[in-house]
Amino acid sequence: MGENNFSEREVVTTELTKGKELMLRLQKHFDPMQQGVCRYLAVEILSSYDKAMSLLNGTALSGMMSKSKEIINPAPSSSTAPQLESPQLLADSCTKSCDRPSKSRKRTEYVEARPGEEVPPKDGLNWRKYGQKLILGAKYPREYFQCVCRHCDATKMVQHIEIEPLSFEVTYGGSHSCGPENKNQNEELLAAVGTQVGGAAGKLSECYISEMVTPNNSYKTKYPCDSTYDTILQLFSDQPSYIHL
DNA sequence: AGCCTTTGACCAGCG
DNA sequence: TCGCTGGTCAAAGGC
Repeated sequence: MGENNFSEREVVTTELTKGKELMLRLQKHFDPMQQGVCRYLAVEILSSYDKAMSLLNGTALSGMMSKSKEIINPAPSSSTAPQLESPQLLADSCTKSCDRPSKSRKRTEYVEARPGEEVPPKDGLNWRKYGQKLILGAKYPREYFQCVCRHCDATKMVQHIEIEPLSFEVTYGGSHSCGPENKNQNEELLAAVGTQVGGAAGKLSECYISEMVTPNNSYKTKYPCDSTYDTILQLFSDQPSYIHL
């Protein structure tokens, strides 16, 4: 699997580089007055590409797992970023509120369904649904899951985000005593890379495509970054074990 | 038979 | 103290 991994790694790196170049080209065409959202997303995507390439090149692996939340929910360093009512920001605020020191530490992530699917991507663990509740003001019910291991107190909540139909807020609680976390560190890493690249690129694609819709709602074209992003995610989803750190 | 999902009930926290 | 809300429990039914 070694040589195969190496070639796939090259493909991913090439695709990321290509995507970054496309983003830079795209950024030049933004109208700063009307495309603030796209500008902000472009910055996010470029940052994600940089981090993803650093990960693949092994230059930023140290501490990656502890920083995954920071990557997914970037610090508000970009004061020029528009105040979006986006799920990412919602998740960020929730993460902060859930980060208070407590016995039941919770971790909130923002994930997107894969193209053509309407369910959150698998996270490599086995969960059993134990409840569902319609939360006040929410269009979709919140689902509650427990780890299938009886002695394990790990739980997760999945909330379908109303304003982003393909997005989900996933809150993990408790801890795995059945030991699957170490086993799935590679998958978590891949999920972190895939989430940051795919999430930002997906949102930008949606935003940009909506700008290109003709009056009769037919698409004029498909922006090239879409295919790059699809290629990367396909590599991640088809062979999630291609990276061994 | 065993596991999973669904769903109403129950309970605890909070204002 | 009371009512509201979110989280969990547990029975029932399906696969």
